[in-house]
Amino acid sequence: MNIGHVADRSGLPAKTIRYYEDIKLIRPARDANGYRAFSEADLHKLTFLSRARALGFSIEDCRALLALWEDQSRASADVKQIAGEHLDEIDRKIADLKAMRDTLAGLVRDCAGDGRPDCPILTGLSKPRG
Amino acid sequence: MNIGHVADRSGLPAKTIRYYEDIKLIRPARDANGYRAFSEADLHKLTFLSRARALGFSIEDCRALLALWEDQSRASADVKQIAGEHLDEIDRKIADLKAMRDTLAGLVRDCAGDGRPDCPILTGLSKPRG
DNA sequence: ATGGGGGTTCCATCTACTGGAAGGTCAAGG
DNA sequence: CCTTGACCTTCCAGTAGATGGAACCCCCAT
Repeated sequence: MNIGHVADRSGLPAKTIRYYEDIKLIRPARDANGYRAFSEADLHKLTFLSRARALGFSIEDCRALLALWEDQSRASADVKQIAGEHLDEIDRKIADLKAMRDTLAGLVRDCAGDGRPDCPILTGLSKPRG
Repeated sequence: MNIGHVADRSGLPAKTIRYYEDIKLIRPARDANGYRAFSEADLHKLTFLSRARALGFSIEDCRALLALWEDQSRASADVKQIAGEHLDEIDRKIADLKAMRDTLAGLVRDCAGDGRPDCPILTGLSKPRG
């Protein structure tokens, strides 16, 4: 399989796939003409990367997960731990964003949004330690 | 005021303040010895930047908001529009993270998390278009 | 042979900082 | 007067995770 094909099938742009090879997440073989020759296993990994990245796992998380994936003797507990930590992190991010959202929504709500220059958004944002 | 002082008062690291000068968000005066001399207005702007960044506004959003702030004749509607767009973006991010969270939570829940190698997290992530 | 749609490499750019080296300035203490 | 240490300065490099573009190669159909 050439890069365009695995790009379509994995959902990752070709550029990104080359980048993933560059940082050694994948090591596709090469044809005689220099083209990358992707195996089914490569495609699986790329699909995995596409989904894991979409779920917010960092590249280094993905590297660890791929290593576990390739390790026949790994324990599912190891995988569950990484995923669990990431889940906690997502929960923290959601909580942070919600707090952000509420603060901002309050400012927007209080702003007249008309032609006058007074704006609680700007004054609210410049208050120290609000 | 020297940079350390405004750093303490605005909550931004000195490094970040120098960076903000570099990208022309602020233009502090200079003392004879070359030290940056911050005015109260500079401090207000930095405090604004600190809070706006914490609320997830991009640097370019901040630049636009600062320009509006300095513009005596701006309409609050202009400010409200920027803030409103950002609010929508935050809502989208929260929704994305929640979807992520639910998918990941499902995988984590289904994983035995013991010494056996079977792990629904890994198999789940490698399924195409799941 | 030529045109188009692949593929290849390498280098630059993006966001928003952060770290570190090398050195100038200033106030206090001996 | 000298040193110490906290502060300040500039500049250069690096981070994550790609992405854009230039310049070039390869292969197939017309």
